[in-house]
Amino acid sequence: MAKAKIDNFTQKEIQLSEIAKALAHPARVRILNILFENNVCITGDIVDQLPLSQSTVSQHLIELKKVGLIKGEIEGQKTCYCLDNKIVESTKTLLNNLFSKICNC
Amino acid sequence: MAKAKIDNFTQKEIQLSEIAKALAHPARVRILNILFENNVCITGDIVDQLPLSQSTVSQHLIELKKVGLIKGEIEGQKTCYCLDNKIVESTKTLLNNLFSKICNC
DNA sequence: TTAATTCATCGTATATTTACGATGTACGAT
DNA sequence: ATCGTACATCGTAAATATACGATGAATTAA
Repeated sequence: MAKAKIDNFTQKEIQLSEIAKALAHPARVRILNILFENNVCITGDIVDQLPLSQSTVSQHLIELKKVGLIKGEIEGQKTCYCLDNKIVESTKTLLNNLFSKICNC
Repeated sequence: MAKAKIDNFTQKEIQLSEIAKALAHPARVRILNILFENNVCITGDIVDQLPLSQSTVSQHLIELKKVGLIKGEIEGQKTCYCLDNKIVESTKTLLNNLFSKICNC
């Protein structure tokens, strides 16, 4: 069984692990960075900045969308991606909750 | 090919994605939380607080150790785990570098 | 010395992830 | 209506991750 025994974990643990999983690939880290810097990007521009095929990048975009970190909007034949600031903020909070516990150093 | 084409990404992208991967499972999130709260724990105590078998928990501990977030020290027949504050700090920095870019909201 | 404890590691089954080419779908241009 | 562009989705192969029981190694207890 490769599936985590999700039932036995708290919602917060699952939530954080899912966000982390979304960040757990350098391509997705780069995509987020691109969006942080550009605010909005069409798929093609993102593909151009990654060493991966169009279909693979598309998959990564979908994974980021699945956890809510980004959202895509179809505009004609293109798709515009941007960060979802609300989720980005709550992600920051989740991460801070975990890592701020050690501020005694 | 399931392996990321690691050569084509920057060291920072890879580093962040590896840390994120370490957080990408609720069991490992819980382990970190346990260590944040207890400072030091032997394996058995950690196993008791997780809904997984001893061998599986051991695997998760090793993964956390691999990225440096925790370190283990053998004491007699037990192993004491604790956070590695240096890596925890640099992780916080990495995450802040990514997420602080959006402070305009 | 023998037995029990503690924990890592091995072997293995299954699920998931990653990647790409090919195909499908929708829009815009001609 | 036809063609090109942009992008998602499908099919598929191979690598990784997850999980557990069984086993091994080291330490402590009897």
